[in-house]
Amino acid sequence: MNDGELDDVDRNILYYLQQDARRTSSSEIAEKLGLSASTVRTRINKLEDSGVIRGYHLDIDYDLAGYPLYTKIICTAPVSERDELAGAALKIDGVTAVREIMTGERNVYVNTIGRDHDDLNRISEELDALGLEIVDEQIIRDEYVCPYQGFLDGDADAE
Amino acid sequence: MNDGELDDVDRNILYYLQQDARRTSSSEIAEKLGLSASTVRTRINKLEDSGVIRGYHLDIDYDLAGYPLYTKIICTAPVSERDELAGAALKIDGVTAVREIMTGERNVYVNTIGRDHDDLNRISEELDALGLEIVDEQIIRDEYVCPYQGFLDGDADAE
DNA sequence: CTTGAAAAAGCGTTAGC
DNA sequence: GCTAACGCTTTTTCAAG
Repeated sequence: MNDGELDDVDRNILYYLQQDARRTSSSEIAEKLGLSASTVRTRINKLEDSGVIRGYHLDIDYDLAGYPLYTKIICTAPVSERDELAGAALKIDGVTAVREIMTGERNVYVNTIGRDHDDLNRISEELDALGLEIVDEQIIRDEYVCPYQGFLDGDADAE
Repeated sequence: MNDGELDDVDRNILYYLQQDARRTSSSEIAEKLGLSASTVRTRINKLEDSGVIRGYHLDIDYDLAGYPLYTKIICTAPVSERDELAGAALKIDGVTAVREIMTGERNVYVNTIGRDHDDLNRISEELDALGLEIVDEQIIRDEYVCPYQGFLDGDADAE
């Protein structure tokens, strides 16, 4: 699909988009990198087409949004069914992310949001009904998602 | 800051922005909800100001981007230092997310990306140096981040 | 919350270095 | 691969109802 290698310009573009993917325009990035807007636009399109950029999403404060209960449910799935079960879990209302772990008993992590304990109980039941054995359930106190990745540091071509 | 309650219009806006936060314009959402573009823009501004929308971020395929090693490092921190240590961990190159758990021994989860094992080793060492005791380290096989949350289902005002 | 205008900024394409 | 310029489309901002 592409040569698979990102150069400094690509990394810088990812860096700036990571900061504010909605309001940062191509021309704005171009100005900061000392390139033309066309170039940046072409690069972004390539990053999207090649699949490096999978999408642009919201970072929501679920607490303020009315879903104050944020948990991580740790499950066990047979390796043979792990992929399938993980996919099914993602479709449950209130599930925000699913991660599959390579090895071990705790091999599926499910992140959830809820308005109250009824929501959480329902999610637990649905996971159980799917065949995911719940090993542990933890209430998340706080979550920091990094809008900045060091590897994508932005000063290669930058002034 | 606000009354804290989101109505159906707000939830619909969040839903549509969640799909494609960069390319979905206010007018596009307005059309789908049968409202004017101005109204939608005002709502979005309010959601940003009130903090419900914390930001707009990229969903990057780190594998394609050249960082094929994706891990979850589970740590223990004394409750009194947990906040501080979690904040410090977020600044390490390669750390993409940090989650604080309310209770238990495994109370800080650190997600990381890396090009090779040297990156991972360095991150582990830096976490250790901070004072975070590493309890477990797991290689993530696959991650699904949900671009759609059931609670934010979009058909209240929609046609 | 809506409308409607002007102003501004975006994008894709083209041609050329 | 980058730049620059064209034209087109879209968004934004502002006023007013």
